[in-house]
Amino acid sequence: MRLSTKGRYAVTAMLDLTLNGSDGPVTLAEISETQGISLSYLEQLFAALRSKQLVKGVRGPGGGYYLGREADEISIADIICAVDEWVEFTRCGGNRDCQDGKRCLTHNLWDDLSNEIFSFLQSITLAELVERGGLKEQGCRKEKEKASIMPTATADTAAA
Amino acid sequence: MRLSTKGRYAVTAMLDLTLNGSDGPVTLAEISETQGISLSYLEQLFAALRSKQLVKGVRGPGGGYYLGREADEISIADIICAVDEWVEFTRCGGNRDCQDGKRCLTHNLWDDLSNEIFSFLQSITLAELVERGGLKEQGCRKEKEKASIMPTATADTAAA
DNA sequence: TTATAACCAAGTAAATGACTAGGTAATTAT
DNA sequence: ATAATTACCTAGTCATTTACTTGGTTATAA
Repeated sequence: MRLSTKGRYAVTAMLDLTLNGSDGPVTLAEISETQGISLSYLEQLFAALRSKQLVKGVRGPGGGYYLGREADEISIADIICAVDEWVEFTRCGGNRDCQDGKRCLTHNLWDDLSNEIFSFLQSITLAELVERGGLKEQGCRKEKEKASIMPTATADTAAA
Repeated sequence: MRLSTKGRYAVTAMLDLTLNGSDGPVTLAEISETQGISLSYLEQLFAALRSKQLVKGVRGPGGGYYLGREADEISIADIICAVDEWVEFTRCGGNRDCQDGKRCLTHNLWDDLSNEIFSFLQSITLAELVERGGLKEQGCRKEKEKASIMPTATADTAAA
C-alpha cells in the first residue's frame, strides 16, 4: 500500500466531484482553481481514474467529469489504487531465500497489516466521508476547532 | 499521512527487533541480511528511530539495538511517523484564499480521513501485530494460502 | 465554424528512495 | 595496550517519482 500526496490529490479531486457533480459535470479547470492543483497534473490523474471507470468524461463545451458510479460505490482505496498503483511488496517469492523463516515471518506480518490498511480504506466511501465529516461544520472555520481534532499528540486509542 | 516502502522497511526492521530482541540486542548487520535491506540505509532509518526513542543502540562487540520501549507501547504510526515524517498538508492557512469554502470543505474532509488513518495505525502496536498475525501460521507457507487473502486482483468487495 | 472542453504525448526540474563510500566513537575481547 | 566489533555520522550518487509545462488532437455544443 502506498499513500502519498498524489493519492491525496486524487481523493481531494474526487471529493470535489462528489460535492459539485450534482448540477452538471465538473471541469478540471474548476477543480484546478478550487483545489490548487495543476490542470495537466489533474488530467494525468483523471486518465488513471477514468481507466478504472471511477470517473466519466464528457467532452465539448459544458462538458467535464462525472463520478463513474454512485458516491457510495466508490471507496477511498479504489481511488488511491487507481493513481498510486498498489505496489505488491514483500512476497519473497514464496519459497526462495527464506532465511530460516525469519524474513517470511516479518513479511507475513507486514502483509497482514497492509491488508488491514487496505480493507480499512476500502470500507470508507466518498459518500460516507461527505456525510459524516463535511456537511455539519461546513465552510472555513477559523482554525482553533480543527486543532482539537488532530490526533497528533493524543495517545488514547488502544483498542484493536 | 504518507505511507511508502520506506515506512515498510522501518516497520519490518522493528518487527525483526520485536521478534529477536528477547535474547540480546540485534545488530543492523543481521537485520540487513535477514530482511534484505542495505546496512547503511538501515543506519539512516535507525537514526530517525533513535531520535524518537523508538530504539536504543548499544555500541561495541555484542552490541546492537533494543526496542526503546515495550512492544505494546510502540504503535505502527509511531514508526512510520519517525521515518516518513508526518507531512501536514492541506490546512490552507485557516483563513487565506478560502475559495467560497469549497477548497476548505474538501480539505477538511481529507483531514478527517487522514486523522482516521492515523488513529487506526496508532491503535496497532508491534506486540499486537506479532500476536495475531505471526505466531499461528509461522514459517514460510508455500504460496497459495496467501494469494486468497490478497485483494490485488479481486473486484468483488463493494459493500461498505 | 468556433470556442470549449476532454484527451494525449513528451519533456523537465525538484524531491525522494535506496544505496555506496568513507569515515569516527565507544566497547568488548585478546 | 591493541585489535575487532559495533553503533554512529557525513557526503555523495543514481534511479524513480512528483508535480508541472508545452503543445498538441479530438469531440461537441453554441
